[in-house]
Amino acid sequence: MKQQDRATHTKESILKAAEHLFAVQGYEATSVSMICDAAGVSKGAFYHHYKTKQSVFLELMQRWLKDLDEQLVLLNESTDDVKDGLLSMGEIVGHVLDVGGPQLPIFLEFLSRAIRDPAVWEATVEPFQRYRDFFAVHIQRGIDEESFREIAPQYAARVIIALAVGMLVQGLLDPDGEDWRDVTQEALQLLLHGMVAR
Amino acid sequence: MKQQDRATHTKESILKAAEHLFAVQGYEATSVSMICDAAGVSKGAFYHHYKTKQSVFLELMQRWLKDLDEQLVLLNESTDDVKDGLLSMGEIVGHVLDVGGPQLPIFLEFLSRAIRDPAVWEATVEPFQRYRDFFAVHIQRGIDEESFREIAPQYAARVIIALAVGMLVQGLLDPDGEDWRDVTQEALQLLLHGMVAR
DNA sequence: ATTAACATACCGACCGGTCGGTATGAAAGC
DNA sequence: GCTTTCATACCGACCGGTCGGTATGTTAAT
Repeated sequence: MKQQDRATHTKESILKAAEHLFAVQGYEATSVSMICDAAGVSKGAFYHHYKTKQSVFLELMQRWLKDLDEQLVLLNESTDDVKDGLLSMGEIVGHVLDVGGPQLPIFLEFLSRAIRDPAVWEATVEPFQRYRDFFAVHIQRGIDEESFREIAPQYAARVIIALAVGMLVQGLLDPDGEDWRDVTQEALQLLLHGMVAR
Repeated sequence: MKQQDRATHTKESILKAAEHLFAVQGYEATSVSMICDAAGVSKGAFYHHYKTKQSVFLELMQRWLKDLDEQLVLLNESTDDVKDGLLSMGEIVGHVLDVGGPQLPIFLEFLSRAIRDPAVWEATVEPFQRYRDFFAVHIQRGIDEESFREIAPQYAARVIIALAVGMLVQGLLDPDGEDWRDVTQEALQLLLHGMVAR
């Protein structure tokens, strides 16, 4: 095998193993040795490709956020309708729940490290603000079109973000308790009902 | 000082120190020695009063949940109106944000340990279900009174919980970005608008 | 021959928890 | 009141083991 392919494969193994372990055990409770064992790779290989344990975590997070971004762009392009644009948040939550699956708890890990580690914080909050702006713009457009009541767009955007986060957390605590995609859609419908002009 | 008072004081010091450190550093990143140092207490004293580090965490969590419960009961007794009852969730979020203050990140710690530790999970989910039922009952009452549209009460209750959790998380990530009490109230108003009968 | 890609052996710091012993106040016998 | 007896509260050295990270050697593609 070519050298570069081998290297890529090794890095991928490390990332995969780290993602799984971070999710089921948490960042601090997961040791570098564990990651190496699970990835079938030596410690030398690990530290050859990654500077620190934290850098692996950061790369994992950036991938996760990148996937989120792509979903958002995709859904943004797929519709012009204001209401559908907002409902698309439900699809994103559904996507995260599906793709994340058993690795989903890593989302909590992202959060709890974001409030402690400035580097992680920056990487987390920036996309969050972008999502918020995305929805705020949509809502403002809805108000301009007079299909929405006069509500504060930035507030309403926060509400939608809160809904998504809250659904994710509940889905995390009780994965089989409900079809969280359904509940999220229902929630967005309810919100829309509250936002449309009478 | 009496023996028991001394003991109580020591336990309180440990809990206070542990709460602070768990919040700013996380559970795993906080060592027992750190807690002892911060509490001005020896390791012997620590293990005299608590069986393990985890048992301290559990007691902390139970206190937190107890406070939440009391808030809910208080607000439940203070009004008979269905709509006010739902808006009261905003007050609870506000209360948590106020009282929690700099210790608030421990909420994330509760969550991330709840999905990994069965003992913590049980202690967390049970109150969650109670809160959900609380709101579901309120909503059902609203439907019976015909002040609410025909919506699924258990779904709507999940929505309210999601909203609260999502607001807390956002408040955690960006404490000064917004008056989260305001945003939460606004969110609940929006939701109510979507729920009331036309 | 050079170098990227690994493996192995190893480091000092620190971990949660234990243990033998001491200080202190409460209860009991006188 | 005074002392003996005892349980509780507390101390800090210490344990085996693990941590993130490094230093050095080996293999194999270029």
